[in-house]
Amino acid sequence: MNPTITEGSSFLPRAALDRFADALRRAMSALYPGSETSAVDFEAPRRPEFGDFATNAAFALAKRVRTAPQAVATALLAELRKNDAQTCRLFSQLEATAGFLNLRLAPECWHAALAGMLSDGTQFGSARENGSRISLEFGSANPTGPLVVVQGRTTSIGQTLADIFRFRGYGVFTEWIINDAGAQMETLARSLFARYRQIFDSDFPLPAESYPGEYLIPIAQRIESKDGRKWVSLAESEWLPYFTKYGRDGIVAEQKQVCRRFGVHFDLWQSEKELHASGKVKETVALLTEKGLTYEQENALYFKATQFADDKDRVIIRSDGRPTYLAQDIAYHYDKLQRSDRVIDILGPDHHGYIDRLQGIAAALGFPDRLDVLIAQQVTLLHADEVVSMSKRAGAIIPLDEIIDEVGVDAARFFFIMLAPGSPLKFDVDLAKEQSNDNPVYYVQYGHARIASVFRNALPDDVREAATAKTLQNLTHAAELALIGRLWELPSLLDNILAQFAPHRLAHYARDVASDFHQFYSECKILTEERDLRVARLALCLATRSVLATVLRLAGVSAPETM
RNA sequence: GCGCCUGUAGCUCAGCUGGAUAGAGCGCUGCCCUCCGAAGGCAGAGGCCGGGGGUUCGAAUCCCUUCGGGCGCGCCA
Repeated sequence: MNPTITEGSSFLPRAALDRFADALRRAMSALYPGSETSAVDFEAPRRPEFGDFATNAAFALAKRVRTAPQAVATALLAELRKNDAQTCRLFSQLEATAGFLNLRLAPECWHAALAGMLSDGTQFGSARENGSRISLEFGSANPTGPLVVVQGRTTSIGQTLADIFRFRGYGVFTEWIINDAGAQMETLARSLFARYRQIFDSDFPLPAESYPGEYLIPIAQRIESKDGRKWVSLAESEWLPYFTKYGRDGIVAEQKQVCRRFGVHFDLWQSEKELHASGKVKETVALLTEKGLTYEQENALYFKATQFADDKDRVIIRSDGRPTYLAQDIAYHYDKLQRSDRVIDILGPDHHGYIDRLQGIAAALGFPDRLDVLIAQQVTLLHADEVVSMSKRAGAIIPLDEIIDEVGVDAARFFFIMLAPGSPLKFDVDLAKEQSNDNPVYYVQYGHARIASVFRNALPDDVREAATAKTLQNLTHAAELALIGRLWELPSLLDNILAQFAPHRLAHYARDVASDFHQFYSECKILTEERDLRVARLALCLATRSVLATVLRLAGVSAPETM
């Protein structure tokens, strides 16, 4: 073996690629002076026989030097082989095909990568704290009814992003805003009062404007069992504050309960009403006025949103003096922007038109690049291949709680992040609750359970030794190297998910890891007679189990030992 | 009318900053358990990437246009 490449870290895939990039730039400089400044990027080739990585550096050059890409690629590779033979030994395959330079890492590099994963243990894929503070708001709902499917989606996406941010070293603060101000709260109170009266008089009508869902009945019953008929004959002005608060608190408590059950946690449940009471709304409005970003018209105060790419100016104080929802949101975002390096809002599909306004707010407050707004598209429920329609106004709602009852937390969390947030989601309830191989959740969990089973069958001494395996060079099978390569992707995948708000890639990656493992499992007998090979394969299982456990945890799904 | 999202295999969807013969799961047709968990593996059929233009060495991806689906355009929250 070549002495220059036996020194530990230069074996690692990243180091090998960096060395190749340097060597390639030297070759470019020698053959086509001046061209070495262009970046050398690596991508995953389309087909496995092309190797582990490919670079398209020759394409950009081809245009410059008016030569066919394939000829450029061939020339570069010949030059590189001539002058950088050491670097070439880090690769078991180096080819110029169709203009691409295709690379396959030497097995030693993958062994070094695996050794690194084993020493990282369950921390593999994490990153050190980077000091950056992120505020993540998601789920937020009106406290007028139970959480429904779309909140299942926004909370699943938000919680998974939050957990990945944290795993990658960010300081994360998650928040939920309770929209407990405004006329809707009186509607809630009147609806609740009607439900209360119905306990004594079943003919008592719901008000014209109401939340007709039956979810208010148990709350009304609690009032009745506490206070009896106390409120029946009182005037509205007497009971309204009580029923508002009782209804609001009862529903928020239920929403918190569902979140807890769903594995979703918020560091702050921010009440809109409190925001007003604290004076922050007034202060922020004053600040905007100081900056000359407001004007009065017909007794109302407008925010000059059009100066910040919104399509019209927006009222923040109504002509009767009451602040609008936007005024509250400006104050809330000002607060978040000041205490965070980045602010992310994950909103439902009915908030499209609100993005420009929020971005305008951030810019007006002096933080033009700190806010990201992510929209999760709508969710439709499928039952027996039929769309289940829902309407909150008609009272025909299916609470998130019921869906969790039916399919379980694991399947629900996985299904909700499985699609790109921008794609409308058809949630197939029957598929999600099916405990079969049709269900992608079980496929991944099965991979984890299968590994656990292997460890139950293995000799304890072997397992101990696997954690610091010295025999990794025995891993030479294509399925083994492919699996290591897949595991190795984890850190960069997580950063990619964060950079592009693409949590669905976590679900797809989980499936890919499981798939590569199952293939390895069926092609390579783990508990073989040869001890060194056996220990090396157990080491690979150890790393795979760790990655599956990490990915499932980040997705909010359990990683079972048996199923 | 304006704005945002969306249209890829029979179905549900991937396709990251434009890159090689467009991928996966389900479904369909075969095959593989004397062997660590078959909730698994292997192979096959199935696509003018909604239509039409353009940009360039190269487009599912970028631009324009057109058609279909969803959602927004309040002194509601």
